[in-house]
Amino acid sequence: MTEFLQQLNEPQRKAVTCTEGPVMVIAGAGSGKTRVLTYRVAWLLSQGVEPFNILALTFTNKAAREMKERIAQLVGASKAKSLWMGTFHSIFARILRMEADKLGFPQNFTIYDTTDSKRLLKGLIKEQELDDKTYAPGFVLGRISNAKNNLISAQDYNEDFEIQSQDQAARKPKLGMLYSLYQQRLRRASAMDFDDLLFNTNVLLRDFPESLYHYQQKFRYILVDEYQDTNFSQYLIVKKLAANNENICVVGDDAQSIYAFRGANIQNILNFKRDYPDFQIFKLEQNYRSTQNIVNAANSVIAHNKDQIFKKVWTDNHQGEKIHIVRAASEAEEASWISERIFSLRMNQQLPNKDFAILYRTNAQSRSLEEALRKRNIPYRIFGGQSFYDRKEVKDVMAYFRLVINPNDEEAFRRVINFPARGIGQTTLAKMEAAATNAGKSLFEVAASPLEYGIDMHSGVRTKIESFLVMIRGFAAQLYKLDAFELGDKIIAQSGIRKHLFEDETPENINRRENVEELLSALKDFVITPSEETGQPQFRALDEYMQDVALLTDADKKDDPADNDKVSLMTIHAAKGLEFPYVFISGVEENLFPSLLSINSRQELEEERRLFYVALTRAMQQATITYAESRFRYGSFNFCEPSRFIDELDPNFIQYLKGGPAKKPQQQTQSFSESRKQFMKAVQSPPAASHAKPPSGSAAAAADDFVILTGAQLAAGNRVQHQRFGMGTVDVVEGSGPDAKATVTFEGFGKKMLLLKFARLKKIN
DNA sequence: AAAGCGGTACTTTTT
DNA sequence: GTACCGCTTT
Repeated sequence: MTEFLQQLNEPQRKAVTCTEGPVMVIAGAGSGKTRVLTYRVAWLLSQGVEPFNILALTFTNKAAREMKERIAQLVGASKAKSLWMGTFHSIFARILRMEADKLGFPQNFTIYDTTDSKRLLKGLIKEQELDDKTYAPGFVLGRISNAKNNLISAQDYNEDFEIQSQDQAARKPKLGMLYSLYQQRLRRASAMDFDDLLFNTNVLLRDFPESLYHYQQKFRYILVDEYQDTNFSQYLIVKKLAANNENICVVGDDAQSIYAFRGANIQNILNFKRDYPDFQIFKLEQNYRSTQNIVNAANSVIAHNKDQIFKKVWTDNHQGEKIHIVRAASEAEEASWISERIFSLRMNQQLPNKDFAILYRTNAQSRSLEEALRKRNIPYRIFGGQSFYDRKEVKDVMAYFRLVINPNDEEAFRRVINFPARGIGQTTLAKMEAAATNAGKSLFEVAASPLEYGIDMHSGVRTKIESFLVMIRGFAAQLYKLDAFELGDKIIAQSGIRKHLFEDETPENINRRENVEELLSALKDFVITPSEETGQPQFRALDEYMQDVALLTDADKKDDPADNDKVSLMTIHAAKGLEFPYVFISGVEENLFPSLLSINSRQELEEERRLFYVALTRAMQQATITYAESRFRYGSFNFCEPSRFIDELDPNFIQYLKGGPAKKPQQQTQSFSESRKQFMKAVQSPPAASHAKPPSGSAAAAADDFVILTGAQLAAGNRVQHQRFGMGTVDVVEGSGPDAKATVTFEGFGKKMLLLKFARLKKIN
């Protein structure tokens, strides 16, 4: 039973068997972290700890599922199934459903996803007649999210002098009011957003000592994976739950912290040391995953970060090949080079497709890669991107489900009241919303008795609303009479969605139909899955299915094991925790990776660097870095330069495979970023001619003459010079500010449309 | 009230 | 390139 301990090295074994008291494991990339976590759980079980006394919190659903599977292999499926293992959000959503009445929520509360939250905020901003640029919904939501993650309630927010003066200074004094209104509306809709799941768990543990005591007793052993990615709210939940037994084990790697943008707080590692002064720390520094070249190259990059916990990741593995660096002229060339390379490696070495992964910074980059792979008939699978659950048709169907389960769910109501079109338009909806806000009731209640709430509308409209409500109530009455699949199918039929999707045969519509059918087959799957406890088939209702579907992402859909020999395409964020023999990191260009939005602060830049570190350390055999000198972005063509991260790699571990090192001296990268910064600061005024450092070489001297011009500085007929295209004449200047474009006819290159915020031109007088 | 049009703004990463 | 807004027309 415990012979698996033999497979561990010394620090790993200690991290597994030191079960009592606080433990921190600092686990370098590829150091067997997952193995330690799974073995630790298995070890606890072998020591007689009951599975339902173990709480293991992971960062993604996928990580939880995989860990559960591995534990099941060690200790058997029945034990593994009773473990409390999942993401913070899913575990505490489950607990909040059980305890909902304490917090004044119904047990069937809805979980709003980011789209719902933004829509709600957008409505509020409009209602309050605020400018939706000063108060961009995404920004406001970010602000609220940040507050919640730091356990600042709407009331706290409005009463905090410092926050208020900060908002005043930013000329956004209404943020606090929006926060309050947003919370009111969530409550009216019986809904929680993602951050509320954690916030309200904290409220539960703070205000209900008997609940706190209950869960402290229940969760005798607590494990937290990816500790560096937890935020303050999560930290505090863990701290409270562990307060009694202090059998807490956190595992993390500061070098792989890539979620600070979402409130993750490396500070939590320091908090841990403060909270549990007698903690034990184990450092896993031996990398079993990658070659020496990969480990060393990754170390050389991360060394540029100032914020670090000291550790020395090393490996016994063979040296391997150097990191390959490839320059391509365009993103299309980059993509075809990668797919050619995969094709030949696969052929020459008889490798399966699944040995390859292509990583990128942003989802938008997947398109050209997909095209290139398709062209060569290389099967691939995209992880992430637009989630299945984010598709419009899927959301529409799920909005019906949500409304049936929770009639107060306002975002769902809004979505489907007139979909498929049934003659209830904006005017009517606006009347109902005004009345609902006045009366403090949900839309559904107001719609049910319009006269009572003083809404005047035509009798025809009233009849339509009435029959919509009758339909929804009818579905609701069958929630526990029909199983999830039967009811789902009935809803799709009776709501008119199915008819709507069969109205025409456009490819999009066919695709939508397939997606809806896929949702139905997921429901079918759900109802035929036997009970975990008894193994017997059981009745499963739609609300049970919907419970945590809001917390699922595409990555959580189980894949078909018979059909998974595919090249993986995903963002680096999505690749965290995974490994592949051959990894291609594409689009390693300045302003893309690191992202343009991050280059102004050291903290953000360091996060990008950690991201690059994560990307490199996914590779077992070989990592290849590619960049393109030009790329389509925002629908227009622009030029790119290799990322600073390439320069930061120790030259001993890299090799230029195609194209050779960048021709331009590094100096120029800097002057470009400088001028860009200048540009961002003052869009209207041209950058000062003398801001750049004195050029060191003649190439740089020439390059410095090319500057970013504003639309106002150019007019039709002007002669300009471009570094690559040479001399040309401006045909027309369109747009203004950051969108200004110029069409220029170059001698020898023809007509080019240039986005002025990217193009560097020299104006010839 | 619905559908069709043109203009605009937005594009980082995820539970 | 695309999603979404607000306008216009039917």
